[in-house]
Amino acid sequence: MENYEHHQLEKKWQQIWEAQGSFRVSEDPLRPKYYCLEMFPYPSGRIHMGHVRVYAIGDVVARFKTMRGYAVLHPMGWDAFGLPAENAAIEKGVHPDIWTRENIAYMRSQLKRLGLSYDWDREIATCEPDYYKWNQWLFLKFFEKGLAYKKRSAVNWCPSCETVLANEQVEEGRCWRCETEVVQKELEQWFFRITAYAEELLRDCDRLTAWPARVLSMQRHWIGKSVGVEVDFPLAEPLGDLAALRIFTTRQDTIYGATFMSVAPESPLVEQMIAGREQAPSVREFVARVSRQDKVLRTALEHEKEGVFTGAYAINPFTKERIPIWVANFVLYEYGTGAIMAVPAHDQRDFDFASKYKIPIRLVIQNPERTLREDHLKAAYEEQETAGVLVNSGQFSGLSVADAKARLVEFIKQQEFGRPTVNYRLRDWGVSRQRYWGTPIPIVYCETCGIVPVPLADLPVELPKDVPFTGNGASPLLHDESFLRTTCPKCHGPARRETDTMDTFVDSSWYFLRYCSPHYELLPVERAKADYWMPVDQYIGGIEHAVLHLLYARFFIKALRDLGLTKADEPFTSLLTQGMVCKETYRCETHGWLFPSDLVEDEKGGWKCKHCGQPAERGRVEKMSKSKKNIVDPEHLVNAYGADTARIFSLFAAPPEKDLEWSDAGVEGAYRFLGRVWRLVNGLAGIFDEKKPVGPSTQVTELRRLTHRTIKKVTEDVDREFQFNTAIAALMEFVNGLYKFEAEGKAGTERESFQEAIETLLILLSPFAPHMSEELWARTGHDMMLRHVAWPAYREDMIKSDILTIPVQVNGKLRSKLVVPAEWTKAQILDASLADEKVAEWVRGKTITKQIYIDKRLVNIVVEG
RNA sequence: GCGAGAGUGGCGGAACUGGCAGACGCGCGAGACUUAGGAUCUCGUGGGCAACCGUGGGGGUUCAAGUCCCCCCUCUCGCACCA
Repeated sequence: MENYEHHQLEKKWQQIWEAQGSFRVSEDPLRPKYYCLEMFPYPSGRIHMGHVRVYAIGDVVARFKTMRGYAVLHPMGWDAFGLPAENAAIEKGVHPDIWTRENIAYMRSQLKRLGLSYDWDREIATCEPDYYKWNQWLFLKFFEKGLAYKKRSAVNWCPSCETVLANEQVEEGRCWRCETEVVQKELEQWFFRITAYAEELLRDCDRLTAWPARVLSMQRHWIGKSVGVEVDFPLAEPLGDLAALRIFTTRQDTIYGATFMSVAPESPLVEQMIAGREQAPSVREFVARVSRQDKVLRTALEHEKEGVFTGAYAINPFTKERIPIWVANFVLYEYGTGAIMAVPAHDQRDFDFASKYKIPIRLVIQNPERTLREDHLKAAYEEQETAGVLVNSGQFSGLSVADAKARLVEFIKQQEFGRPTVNYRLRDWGVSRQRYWGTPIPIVYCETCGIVPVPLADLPVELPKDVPFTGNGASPLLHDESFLRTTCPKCHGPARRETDTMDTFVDSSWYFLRYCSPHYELLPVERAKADYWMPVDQYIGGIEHAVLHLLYARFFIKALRDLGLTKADEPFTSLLTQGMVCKETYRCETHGWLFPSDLVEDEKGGWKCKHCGQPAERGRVEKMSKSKKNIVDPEHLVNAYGADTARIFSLFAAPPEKDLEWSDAGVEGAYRFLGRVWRLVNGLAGIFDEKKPVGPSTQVTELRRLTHRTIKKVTEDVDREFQFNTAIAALMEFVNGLYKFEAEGKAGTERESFQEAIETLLILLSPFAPHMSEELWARTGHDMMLRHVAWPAYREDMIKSDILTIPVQVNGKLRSKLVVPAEWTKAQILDASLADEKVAEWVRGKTITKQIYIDKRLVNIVVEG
């Protein structure tokens, strides 16, 4: 028998698939559609194990759905703009365009070597003018509708990437990409008004029932809706046009307990309030000191609460008391109105602040036990759920917190003290990037006309290629006169182009729509095609995009729907967030992280550092990364074992949503399994020389039962929950069973059933290990490509067994197993149970109090004494 | 602190609505075939001599609990002064 030459065999089938255009797809009115999409990669240079995993998952789904009769859209493309290309240009002197294209070419060939079933005719790269042209088109439409606007504000600035970052792109105060600490900078920037969709984005989370709860919870939290009121506290002495201090609160029920006000240091109100007062110098000093502090540190919960009195007073509209206005470091300028009423008795932050500055604390909510004493409070009483009752609150005293909240909203409205308000944590999305390798923002600045959008007909605004990359900071676009200088589309006078480019998350916010009609020239998407394919039925990608890409894409689809480009209002019906690929790490005290090749075995079977001989400490199992030196290059894996093994390994080792720990032994196991399939089928190929199965025989045998049970198990595991690991386990059991039956000579005595079994095995295996399946399929005399073979249906009558094995328990403990004919009644089975020797032993001399019988599954005899 | 998720053999992991805990794979042990095998095949493999004990710990519900309820512990992830 020939050996399993994966190299040659995989190459052969990849060529055949390519030559035949096997994976091309078009709209088909006769079949249901299925859009299967994996997040497209950034063309960094080479694929890594994470790519292998996510694309193997997607490929199983796509191939499975195709064989189940769906028209499956399964495209691939490149998220091709971004900073690494620019850094490569600076470091290696290669133009980002060339660097990116070379990477794409190489990675495309790597993906093809994995045997992924993509319709490559639909390939897109976001750095192509015929893609980013539509980014610009969409930007202009957004601009027209007021969804894109420019404003000056404090923004997150990454000093290392030398660009602005959106709020979503800052993680623990650091840049999501390079982990450099982010600083605040005051800049004029373009924003997308994602907040216009805050309510819909939040509400529709409820409709995304096929998304992981974790992702939805993160999105809900990020949007952060809070319902409350804005209340105007009149100033005791009006200051120019400033007559009142407006605050936002969700705790209007505590308003009688407000004993001071706090304003954010950044607020322009501060200057207005202190002008000409003796407090002015100390307030200015405080504001300056706070604004110099690191924002992350300053906004950490543990950070000490500090503030300074402004000298101004406001009037509490309810109590008519004069209460002092402070500036406090913990008040956020960006949230609400940038000012709060402070209720020390019922807010811990205010409590800490009031205690520090000896501001009165007034109790206005009494706990159900009535044990709170205003002069002995050790902490704020913040409880809202229990039956607390209002006290010291005028006409509202005696009400529960919930009742008081509702009544106060009404009263505030009626008295025109303020208005009900909803606030969101979500901020508008800053999309300007001070970088070269991105989509130019299609705006010109004219001395006479101001901000002027580039006319749609003039798109694309092409990124100039011939620019120098000096690495001295600013974007090369700033110095490219031929790009910069233009004429105003309105007045034809001299004008200057916007030099900022768009956040690359704009590119990925709608690429799934472009795949529906990738070559369409009139609009970003061809409406009919988008209506056919959208929404994406199954989206697969990493959890790291839970609030980045996944939120932006949801916003985009809603905005595009409102532009009439699609009827979908959610982009992804079902979402699978696959886990990371991890591997153990090793460290040496002197040399830091160690590659496996830096390790030598010591006398005791442990590891030591090759360079210094010190013991190498086995670190934690961590996500594969270059810096931790625990990466495995998929190319080596594919060279040594083949794509089918790489796929089987990454699908079998863990369920898709969990982290997968790399294991050399696991790869060997996957390879061994494929070897078993190879030898089994090749050894039996002869049984196909004689006539094909004449059709489903009615005979039920152990062999046929195994075949049909396997169909059921694999189908359900793949279709229902994406449990590829257990699906593969079922295939392994199937193969083990076939070896056993073969050894019993059934290939001869039950030839037709064996043919059915082998054919079933190859069909079921084909989404997981397509190359080997296709090869063996051809070797067993089949002409049609597996892809066009219908996925088998199992037959219920084949699964049923005519004998049952019933476990028998005595007092809940397994004592015996009964093998009985399937048609036996409950009474017969119970009689047989009691007659069973082993059971009798446990029952003897005792009284039977109960006999539990679960149909066809279990007997439990309960005894006493 | 708030929110989400997880804890099962030596390891990765199975177990549908409560019903045989540990499928499948790795590892390990024994054997077969071999000049040889790190190839392949077969058998065994939670612990314990046993009664029994075993799904992070402690209670509970039930004929029956990995699964349901209460309390606690640990870990991972996300958000973190949002008024």
